[in-house]
Amino acid sequence: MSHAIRPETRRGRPPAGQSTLSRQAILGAAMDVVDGKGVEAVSMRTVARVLGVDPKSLYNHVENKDALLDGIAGLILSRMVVPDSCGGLREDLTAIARAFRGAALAEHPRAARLVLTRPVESLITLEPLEVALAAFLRAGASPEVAVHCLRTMLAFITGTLLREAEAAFTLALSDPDMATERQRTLEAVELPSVRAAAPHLAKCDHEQEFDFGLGLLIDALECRLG
Amino acid sequence: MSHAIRPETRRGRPPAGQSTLSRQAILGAAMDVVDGKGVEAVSMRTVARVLGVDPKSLYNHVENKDALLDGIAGLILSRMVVPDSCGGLREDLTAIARAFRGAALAEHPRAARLVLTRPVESLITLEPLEVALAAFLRAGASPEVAVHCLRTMLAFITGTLLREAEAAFTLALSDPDMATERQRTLEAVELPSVRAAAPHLAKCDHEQEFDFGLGLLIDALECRLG
DNA sequence: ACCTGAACACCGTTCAAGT
DNA sequence: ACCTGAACACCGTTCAAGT
Repeated sequence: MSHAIRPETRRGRPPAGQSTLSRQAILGAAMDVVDGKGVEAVSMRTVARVLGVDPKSLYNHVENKDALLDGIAGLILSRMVVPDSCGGLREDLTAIARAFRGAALAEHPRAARLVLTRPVESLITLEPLEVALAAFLRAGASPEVAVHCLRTMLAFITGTLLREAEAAFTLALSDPDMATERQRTLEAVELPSVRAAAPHLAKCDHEQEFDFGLGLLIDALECRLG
Repeated sequence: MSHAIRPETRRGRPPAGQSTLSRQAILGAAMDVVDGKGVEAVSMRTVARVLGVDPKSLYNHVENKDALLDGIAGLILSRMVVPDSCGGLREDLTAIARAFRGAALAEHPRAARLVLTRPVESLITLEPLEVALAAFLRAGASPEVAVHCLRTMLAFITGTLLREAEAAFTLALSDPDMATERQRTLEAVELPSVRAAAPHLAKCDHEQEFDFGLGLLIDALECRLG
């Protein structure tokens, strides 16, 4: 994951076979920046600095900054390991959902926003979709309904992971002290249901929420399809 | 929605009562920029230009750019009209979901990304949450389960609207010509389920997807609670 | 084919000096 | 209390000139 720093700047075409610069190297360096300092720290200049290269050189391999960001998102998704189908709708969907969560969040937590928030180069990610669609079809869905089911699942997962990445609306706070303070605030409010739910609103076990929602959704799908 | 342009720059404290600058005016101007040119066009400088003011003056009323962006998101959410509860779980949840969709997407489409993607100043948005929580409690949920249900709903809505705002992964393309081209591509792929579903994957009726997912989710909730 | 110097038109933000 | 000039440390990107 570390990338060599060039000892000195040099002008003109690099000696044959020595060009360290490539789209792949650039994406790797960009991933390093994301993992180390977050997405906001990614700039053509910081990425070039990691590689020991002039920022403008990047434009020989990457269209622009937006394409670079898309490239990172694509790279992460392409590393998603799709588990083999094992027959049951519930098992298959759970496995895919967890695989997606692993790729988008566990491996590169600081890149989650990027993966979830950018329309990614599509063909990279077809295999996971295939497995999910196959599961729906096998459960008796028409192709049209299977796509609806897929999109519902995907929306839920996206929203949940975005919350987990602290990039979406929540009342919950991850810091325990602030969470209890938040609870006090919510208990002092005039809205009765909010007040009753205050302890649960103030904190959030992401793992548990993920499982709850997923279970609920799969129940509904099984019910509608079978 | 239009904001006066100051005829000339002027230094020092403004004549009493004439200060046009205020947090509210700044947020209004920022909303104009978002609506007119998109979120990416928002900068301290562009917002100041709309107001005919020096960019640095904004810092007297707004902590920094991030706070400004959060302010916009909060403003939009605060304008969400919460429908009165009318008893049924299905009706109430549908109404709230549609209200959220209206506020986050219909009113200011170019700001959707902002609303969906930023942890918003919380107390603004408590009323809608109250209505939803009340519905879950009335349907027999414990406070803990009610919060789980709420979060599942919210995640689904967030993910769906993000897709609709073209800020999340889809295979579908809104341009009809590109959509049919995409369909051809998907039909040429080696994955059988993807191929079977190609026509439906290539396009997306957002309204319909929203209703499908919402219906599915509410089915599951009714089933689990009742 | 690939790199860089010079250059352009932008950013957010601080702080001291003005009224 | 509120505004701005001067200033700083950043951005993304183009293009022509180099090898």
